Amino acid sequence: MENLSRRRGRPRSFDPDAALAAVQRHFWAHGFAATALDDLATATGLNRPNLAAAFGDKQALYLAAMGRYRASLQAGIAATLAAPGPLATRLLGFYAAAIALYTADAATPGCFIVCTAPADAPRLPAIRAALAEVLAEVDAALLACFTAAGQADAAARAGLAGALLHSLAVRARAGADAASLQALAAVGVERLVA
Amino acid sequence: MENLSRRRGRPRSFDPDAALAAVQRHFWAHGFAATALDDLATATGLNRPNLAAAFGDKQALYLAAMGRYRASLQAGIAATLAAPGPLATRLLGFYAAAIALYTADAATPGCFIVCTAPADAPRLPAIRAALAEVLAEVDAALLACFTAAGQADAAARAGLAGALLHSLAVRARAGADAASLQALAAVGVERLVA
DNA sequence: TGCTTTTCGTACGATTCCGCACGATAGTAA
DNA sequence: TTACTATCGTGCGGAATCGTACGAAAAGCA
Repeated sequence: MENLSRRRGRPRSFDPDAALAAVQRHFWAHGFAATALDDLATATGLNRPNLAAAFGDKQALYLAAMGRYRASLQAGIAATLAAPGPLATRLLGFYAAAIALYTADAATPGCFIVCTAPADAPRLPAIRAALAEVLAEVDAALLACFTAAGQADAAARAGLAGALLHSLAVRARAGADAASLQALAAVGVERLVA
Repeated sequence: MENLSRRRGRPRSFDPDAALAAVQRHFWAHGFAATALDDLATATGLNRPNLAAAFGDKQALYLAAMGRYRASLQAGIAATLAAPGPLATRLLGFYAAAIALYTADAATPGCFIVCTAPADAPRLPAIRAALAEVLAEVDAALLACFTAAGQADAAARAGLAGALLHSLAVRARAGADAASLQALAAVGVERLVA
């Protein structure tokens, strides 16, 4: 907790968050099991023992990248779902932001969590638990959104709104373009708020 | 094409479809990248060179298992969506069958394709193309279902119905029980046919 | 009874991956 | 200046993975 006072010993020669961003990008593109620690070392610019000393083993590295993605997800939720305006507008803004994220970089299509965590979820309980937490988190945010808007069957609508997000993630991963995803989101919102 | 006349040479000592079923189960549980050919060899009971001679390399093995899953998927579609009865009943039967498949074995939760193919889709174009084909196939079956039922906005409803299926697959992978998935499917169908 | 064809199973070499040990380096504290 | 601490980077040994070559086995064909 003494980040201000310079710590003893040799200081870090790299930015931990920048390194974690490179780790996240590589996991996002290649998944968990297909990435070797050597890949992460070259992606971050530092070497393997250093990477292990800073973050831990591969699973800890993945969970840290997942936490980073999760923070940006919460920021996106706060900027769209929690913004003022009518419910349909907020939902459309939320899905538009997600689609932009899913199609921005051709190397990392779709959602980092929805598209990479399920593959290793049965084998690694920590990843499965983190996946379940994120899904519940998004559901809770959507539930709060529908509840605050005074919608009937808020829980059911929130579940379907989350389902639409999951599908956008998978479809983007399969190569769907932003326009078709946007069209799907539009009709989905139209039916969700009816 | 001469399956009836016994082929020359030494006959196979294993059932190819049974071996492929074991391969499918292992890929389903562990994903593509996390499975080694040794794992598939022990799972099928035969050894690596034999496995490679029969099916090819790991990617060919995965695509073959995906084709097998796809065939059962089409059979499930034919048995539920194409069955007689009102639209809501058929949709509920379709989702009930999917949920049963997703939660039957604790070792293989969720959908084999939706939960394992996206992780390696950006890296392996063949897997990505196969994933896109399956998604389009399900969308087409749902579209035909809504169109034949005379529903307005059939394309939009079909897209949302596919989205619900994708979400059920991911949620099951995260550990959701059959009852909660069934509840989500029920409210989803209610809103899809409205 | 040989000859051909296809499959089976063991074995080997090459590559990749991972954990860890070791000394070197760059700071702080006395 | 000297001691201490934490990071950096190279390097090594073991394990795992993959492809393939080679002989043995089991069938059909002449």
